[in-house]
Amino acid sequence: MYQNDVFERAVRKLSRMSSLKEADITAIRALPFRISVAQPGYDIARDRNAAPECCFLLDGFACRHKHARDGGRQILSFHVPGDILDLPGLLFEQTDYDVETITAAELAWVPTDKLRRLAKSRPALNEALWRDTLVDAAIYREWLVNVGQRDAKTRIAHLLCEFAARCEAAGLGRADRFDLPMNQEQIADATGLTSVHVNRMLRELDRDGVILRTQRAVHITDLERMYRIGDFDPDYLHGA
Amino acid sequence: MYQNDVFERAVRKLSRMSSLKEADITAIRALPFRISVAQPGYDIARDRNAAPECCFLLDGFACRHKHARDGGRQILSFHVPGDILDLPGLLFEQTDYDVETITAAELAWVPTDKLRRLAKSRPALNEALWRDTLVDAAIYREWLVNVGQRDAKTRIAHLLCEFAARCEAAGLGRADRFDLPMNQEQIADATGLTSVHVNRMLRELDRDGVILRTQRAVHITDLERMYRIGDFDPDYLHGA
DNA sequence: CGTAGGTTTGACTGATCTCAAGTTTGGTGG
DNA sequence: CCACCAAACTTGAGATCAGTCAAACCTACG
Repeated sequence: MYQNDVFERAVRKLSRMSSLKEADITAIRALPFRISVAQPGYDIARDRNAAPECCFLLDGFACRHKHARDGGRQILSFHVPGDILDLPGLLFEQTDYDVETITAAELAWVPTDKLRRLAKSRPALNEALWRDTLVDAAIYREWLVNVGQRDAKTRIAHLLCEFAARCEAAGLGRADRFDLPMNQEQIADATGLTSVHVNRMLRELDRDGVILRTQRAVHITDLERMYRIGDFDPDYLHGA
Repeated sequence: MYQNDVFERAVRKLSRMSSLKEADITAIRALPFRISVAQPGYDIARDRNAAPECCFLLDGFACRHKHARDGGRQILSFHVPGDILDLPGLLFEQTDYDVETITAAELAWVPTDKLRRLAKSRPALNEALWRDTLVDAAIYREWLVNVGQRDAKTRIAHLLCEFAARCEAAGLGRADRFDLPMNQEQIADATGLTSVHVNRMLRELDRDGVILRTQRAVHITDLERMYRIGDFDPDYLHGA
């Protein structure tokens, strides 16, 4: 085993979506990094102002979000272990969104210029990272459709389907076998609804028999019907 | 002047946002292409199924859009001359959205593999194209905030501000000096509203004195106030 | 001069929000 | 082990923003 198996999940994700050579993988594993552990609700951006570092999510869950003037918060995406949380920072000085953990999480920080230089010298890695940002964009597009065109119940179902599909792709188990980590307010911020209304819709989904709510978590029980209710077709994820 | 000044606007946009060398620009101008002219409402994807080509918008306006199951259409972005309409196609076989002209338009089609090969051999161009897709993603993020968190009037104002800012950046004149080309239904599809409600909100913006409506077009008269009403801060455009 | 596409307006409906009061849960300190 | 607390979840009643339906009105264009 390598010392740097920290990057194993990220490598697995990039390899799944692009074709990396053995040398690319070795180079990623040789990247310098530091580890940190974060509590739920930890603001990741706060930690990277001084020394620009790029953040890999090793364990736990996180989200990107952004605020409107009136204070409303829009969650832009959820993230699972193996995701790189701030890739646009590779090419831009300033990011236009914030990143926050939604559970306890383990993070690896890599100096941005090191990663940038590696991407420049390794075309296959460059392409893999570019594809990663393109998949992010595809997810944003689908979320736009979700928030702009679907009713509350469909929106929430779609969100849960996507998250379950991505967890499964990340190797966290089968989509109908694990609890989803986000609370109702986070679901609300991601769908453009209020937590009160999310609560009512979850009750309906429960009554429909497609989810099971145990204390603070949601668990999908009938994935196939959930896909139908949520107007969900995983093609746009391109395997992410 | 070059024979291929077709790419002038695209080159200008890419140079504005990234640093291209003279050789990169020459290489772009040497790309093979064919020109076509499209009517308003022309479905661009229809034309590229057989021979995969990448589409540059030379003149006129276009939008990307995507449908939900119930038939609702979400416009994902508007495009101005100089924009490349389907860059994700450079790395993915399938696109997950459609592209349509919203006015009469002039298009240049470049064989995708030619452009792909050029990007691979020219790092600066590769980076410029990557940045272009990252700016697209930044715009999607802002639209998510717009549709998910802002009320109808603010949403519409924000949309108009962004479009005006991008037209100005593309060299089409000053933002408070030209008519916006989209109709009320297109504004509705872009903001997740109905055209009836868009109509009422435009009337209010008119009454507020920030826009002027002449027959079929909208014209911004008080840009500064419009920015405030629309909660608009152009930073996320990164100069696009 | 008729037609089609886009705009405008009014009356009514309804999905979602707001406000406000409980309830449950998990953690913490005594 | 229990008592307490904060955070999250639940529920109800009433308000509102935006949607629906339907009709009329432009205006460009053939």
